[in-house]
Amino acid sequence: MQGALYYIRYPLEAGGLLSIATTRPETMLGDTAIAVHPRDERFAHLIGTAATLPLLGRRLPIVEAETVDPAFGTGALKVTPAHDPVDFEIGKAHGLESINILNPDGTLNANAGPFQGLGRDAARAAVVDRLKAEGFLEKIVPYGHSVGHCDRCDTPIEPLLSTQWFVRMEPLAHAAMQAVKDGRIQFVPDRWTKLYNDWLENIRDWCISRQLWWGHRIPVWYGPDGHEFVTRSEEDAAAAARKHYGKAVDLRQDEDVLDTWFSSWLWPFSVMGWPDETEDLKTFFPTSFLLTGFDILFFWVSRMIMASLHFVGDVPFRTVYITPLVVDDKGQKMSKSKGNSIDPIDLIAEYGADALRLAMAHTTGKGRTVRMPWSDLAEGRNFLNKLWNMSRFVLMNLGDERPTLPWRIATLEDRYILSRLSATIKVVTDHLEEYSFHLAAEALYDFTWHDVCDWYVEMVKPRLASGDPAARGVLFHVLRETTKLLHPFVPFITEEIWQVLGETPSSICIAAFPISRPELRDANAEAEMEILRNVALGVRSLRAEYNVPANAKTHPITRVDDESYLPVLNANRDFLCTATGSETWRFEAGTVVVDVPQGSARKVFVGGEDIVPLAEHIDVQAERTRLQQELKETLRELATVEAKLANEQFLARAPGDVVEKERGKEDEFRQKRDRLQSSLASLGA
RNA sequence: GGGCGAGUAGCUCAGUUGGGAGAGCAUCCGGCUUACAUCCGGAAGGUCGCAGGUUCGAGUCCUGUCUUGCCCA
Repeated sequence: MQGALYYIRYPLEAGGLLSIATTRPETMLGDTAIAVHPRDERFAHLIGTAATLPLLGRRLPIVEAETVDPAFGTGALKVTPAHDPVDFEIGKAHGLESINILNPDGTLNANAGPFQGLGRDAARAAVVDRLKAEGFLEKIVPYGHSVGHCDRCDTPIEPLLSTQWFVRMEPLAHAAMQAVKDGRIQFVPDRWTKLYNDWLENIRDWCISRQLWWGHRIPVWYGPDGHEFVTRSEEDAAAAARKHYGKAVDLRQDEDVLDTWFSSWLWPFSVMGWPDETEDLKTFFPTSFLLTGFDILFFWVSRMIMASLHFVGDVPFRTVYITPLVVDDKGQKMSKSKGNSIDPIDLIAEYGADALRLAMAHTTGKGRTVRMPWSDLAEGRNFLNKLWNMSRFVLMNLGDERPTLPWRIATLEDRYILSRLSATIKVVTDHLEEYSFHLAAEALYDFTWHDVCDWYVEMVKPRLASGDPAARGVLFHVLRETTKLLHPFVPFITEEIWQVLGETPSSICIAAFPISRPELRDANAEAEMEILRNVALGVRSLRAEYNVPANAKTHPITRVDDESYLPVLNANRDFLCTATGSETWRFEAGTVVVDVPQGSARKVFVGGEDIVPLAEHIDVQAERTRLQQELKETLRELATVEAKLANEQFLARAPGDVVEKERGKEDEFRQKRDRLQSSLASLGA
């Protein structure tokens, strides 16, 4: 805020003038003292003496206060206890009078003497004019300051001394801290515990008076002489007053209302029927889990804990999960008064409720604040489209049939997908149990899109076309289990799918969450699938690199190091051909392929290599460059590993399995190097 | 002034006791292949803010520093 510093001269009783700077010159009318820092040598001799307030002539004692900043203005502070919180504290410490110069409407009152009735701005101008005229104004300098402004109307806030009701917090805070200390309540992530404790240790009494138009009136009644009756009801107050005065009197209820949080802190038990000992209260208090944002950790969470401990004698919940806060694109907290908030309804209209929920789940790992995850929303929407289409595909193939999982799981793709499903259930369950929602969501996204849709569904298509019942059984099982796993993240679409499937129970929300079946884990199937995938990726990659037209058929040769992979490759020849636009495919095991056609491109992968005859597409020079590039990279990787293994310190100190892993890598890279070199040789390099 | 976060691919961010840098989007190339163009296939892109330290080994631990955000005073 751009404002000004006004330097006002205060005449000292001992003679001379003391200059003091202020941003609000009109408040001098309420001054009752001058304060200086106790160790400020410039003013040490003045402590205990007094000055005279210009214009009004009030006597101002000069006192000392630690809170005075010697570097601000002239180093001396005018003390206005009724209109500044810091000054109020100084006034309390020195028993100063608090002189309120403001009416509730912001105009000056009788204490302002000749300036009575003026508004703030007019008063400032008038006071400055008079000071100037009488020689008390030294100078005015421009000054940027941070006076508080009203959130709603941007008016500068004028502190005003008034009487308010407070709740003494210390005993409540102590119990609340204890509940976290002894583990009855746990914060997730744990770092919030410290903030919670810091706040409670420095707790201040809670002002519960609010000057608002509506709300619960504060339960305080005043007698004709101002005597206070704090009771539960107006009748109780009347009875208390009769007893006090010995006769019935007119009572006046305090006009202020309670802070909204004063009812909110009762929420955990008041909604259960408290103070009656209801069944709900017995059943649902305390509850296990609270999910909330850190911005109300003090306002609400800690107060719910205090109120529950005080009124019911137990904690309201066991685990408090603190989510990150979604902020706007500039990193600023959203608020209605700032106008930068986003209406979730609009997001739902554009992306759908499930996409919004999934996007939010996906953001929860991202620190304390997270920007509005726009790309996650689109990603979520696309994912749901994918899920929906996958379900359509399954239903299209099932018709009215709802097959069971076959007893014997024979094919690679079935073994693979059931193994991955089982692994995914475990991973998702583990992540959910430790509140890593984003990791659970990511694991499910990858499994559904890549494992199920990209590979399993594509591989199983021929068997579906030929009516294989085992394929239908596995496919249906995978869809049903995946749907249940996804339900917490995308409840609406999964319920819809559930209904279309006609599954029991009648709603997916009461279906049991999937349980991982370790007996379906199949490391061999996953390893074989990895090889198969590498074989396909190699050919796809070469086709793209050499711009082979989409409709042109390739005739790859694949060599694998380990002949035990040959049966799998032969069994999946048709799939590999479909997946890569190939017509024939030869598989070999061993170290070298003898009859490589002229003009073949090669792709080396872990465990083997693809050789694709591309005579009409190949550019020998380009292929040589590409292979040399890859060789260079492989040699670099090999050198790193070899250096590691040559390091005696590494061999001596690293754990055995790590060393073994490095040896395996060394082996891999050497084989890859050899293959690349022989490929280059075969190009006639 | 105190406390707590964040700085990793163009963007938004993952990366769980330290052990071969990842995703989505955007970009580039090629495809309407009978569930899906909100899609499919391929590619390119990073001295993990900076400087030290611990360690056989640091995006990951420690110290300092810069930038930025929030809370408290």
